[in-house]
Amino acid sequence: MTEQAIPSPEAIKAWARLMRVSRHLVESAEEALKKGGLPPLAWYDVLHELAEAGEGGLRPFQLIERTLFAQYNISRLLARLEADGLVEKLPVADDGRGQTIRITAKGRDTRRRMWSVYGRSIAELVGAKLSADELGMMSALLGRLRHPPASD
Amino acid sequence: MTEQAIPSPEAIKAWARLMRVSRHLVESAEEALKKGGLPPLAWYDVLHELAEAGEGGLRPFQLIERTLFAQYNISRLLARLEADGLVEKLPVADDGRGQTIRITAKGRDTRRRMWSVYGRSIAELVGAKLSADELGMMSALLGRLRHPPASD
DNA sequence: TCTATATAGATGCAATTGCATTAACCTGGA
DNA sequence: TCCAGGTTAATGCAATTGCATCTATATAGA
Repeated sequence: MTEQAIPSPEAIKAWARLMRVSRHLVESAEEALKKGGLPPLAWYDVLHELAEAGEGGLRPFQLIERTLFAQYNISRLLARLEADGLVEKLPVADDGRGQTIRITAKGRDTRRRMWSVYGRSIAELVGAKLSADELGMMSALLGRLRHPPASD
Repeated sequence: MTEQAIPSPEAIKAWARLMRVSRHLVESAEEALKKGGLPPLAWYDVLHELAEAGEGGLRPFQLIERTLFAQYNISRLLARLEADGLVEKLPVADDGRGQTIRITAKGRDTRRRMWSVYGRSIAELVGAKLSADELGMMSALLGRLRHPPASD
């Protein structure tokens, strides 16, 4: 468990599983959304953050911090969301460079409809496979892999 | 733990962690490779499978099964690998449509150099964070999330 | 005040991905 | 033998991503 240049067989196996399973789960969820005629997961992530932020909205750089998307990615994603009327861009009083992104009613509705599909995927793909205790164990173990062993 | 349309809080948390952590880990590993002037992870996956397959090589559709890449993705990835001289495409005796992909000496060398960086990432990002027992537990839990609760 | 540097966000361009379709070949049954 | 349907792999085109850069504004210090 000390710093090694060569990973242990256990580490390799855990890594490989993590890679495969996470890719598979993402694909499954993405597929379910597509089949429901809904936007991709990335949109959900952003709409979710904005919905939680409420009327105050969020600055793009805050979304970057929260979602792990690259700056240019957020910039373009927001442009698409705005084009679809799911978010609106407001000028910021004390910073002429910036903007505040706020979710619209349509955006909230879209998020809700996405959740009805996405949530079901989570329930089926994960909730139905492990007990609450096992899920807790899993979360705890994954939590130890975060870079800044941060919050949440 | 039964089939639910609405996921439990435990399921949601485990899912969220899995998404965030796996994305973070992939990015870290990808970044390490890039910093080492090496090709992306996807190339490693394919080179690894081909190296394991040995002289007999693999058909593209076998790579698809093993790696979870989409068909068109493999097709183009192999074209790039071939252009770089890392693999070679051989006609198949009893199937005129197909080809066998075989890793070249240069391909093996590239794979080795990638592993020296990738393996270190795995050791640091995962191996150094959890004990062997914890890694085993993690693998076991992840294993239960695979769609066909298949092998390895 | 003026300048240098930092930060927020957008964008041109190349590479990659996704989707749908296509071309080539195989297989089984009439 | 011939044809219908399936399988293997490639590809045209649109959308997205990645990279580097750019514009605009803010901030700190001379």
